[in-house]
Amino acid sequence: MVKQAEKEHYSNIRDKERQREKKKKEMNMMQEENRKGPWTEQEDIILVNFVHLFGDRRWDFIAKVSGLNRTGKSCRLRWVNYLHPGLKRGKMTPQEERLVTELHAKWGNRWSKIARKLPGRTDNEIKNYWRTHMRKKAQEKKRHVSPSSSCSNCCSSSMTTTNTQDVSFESRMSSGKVSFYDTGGNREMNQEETKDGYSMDDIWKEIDHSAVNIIQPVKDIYLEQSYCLSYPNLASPSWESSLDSIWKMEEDKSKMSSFANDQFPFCFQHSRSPWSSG
DNA sequence: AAGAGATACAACCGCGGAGTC
DNA sequence: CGACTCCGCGGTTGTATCTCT
Repeated sequence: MVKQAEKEHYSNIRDKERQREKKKKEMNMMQEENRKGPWTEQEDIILVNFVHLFGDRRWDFIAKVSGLNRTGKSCRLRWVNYLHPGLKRGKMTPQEERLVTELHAKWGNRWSKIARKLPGRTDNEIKNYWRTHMRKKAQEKKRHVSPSSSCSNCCSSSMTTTNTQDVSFESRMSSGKVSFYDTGGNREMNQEETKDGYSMDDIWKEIDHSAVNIIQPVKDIYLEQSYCLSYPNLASPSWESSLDSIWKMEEDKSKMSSFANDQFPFCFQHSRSPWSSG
């Protein structure tokens, strides 16, 4: 009872906040429309330079002083998912795929957490990968589950509960209550997850199970040590060893002026820059 | 060669948590 | 302690590119 009231209280506060934010947004829109959509080469250069100057923390500040006319959020996203040095690009390696499968079974859709175990990969990348990966698997599964299929055999050992789950999954999917790739996962609370008698993860585990069985399971040591070697944490990157002391406005100002003097030296050498040839 | 469908990737949005005032 | 602000996360959407027919 008390909890209910508390809940309502907080949701009221939230609503008010949202309204305020909306208003603020509208005001901003009236003043100057924030840019949206794909980033240009020029914008990238500017952003990288400003991140180099001020670190990858105060995104609102960076967004303002850079004159990019983007939101802090947008700047952060661009940096984290695209401009951050050390980002790997290209196809996931089999090891990475296996790791993602393993970790997803363990943690569910905790993409940023999973990303931390995959150096050079971002949560967004993994999320996208999983999305397409799972879509494929779901389709394959559908094919196998066709009436004539004998799948019930092949998965019998771990399928004890999944028949009903599959049904409810379908219904939830169709009712729009859950996105098709929301597996729920174990996160860190398996027990809680099954409270309502349903775990999306179970279903996908079925799918993953076969794959994991074919390929050797990844050992935790492998996860915890070997995979966390040299790359910075991309999911929540902190610029070098966090430049906390730099956060003083005075210093910012002096940086700003020296930066302005240099007028974009274009010292930016990002090996993975999409616009650098090769 | 052209169109359709599938896939991959980039980016935005809304929400909740955490820090600060 | 409450209000405010910013950041990060997960979900979703839009679009460019690839593949198949």
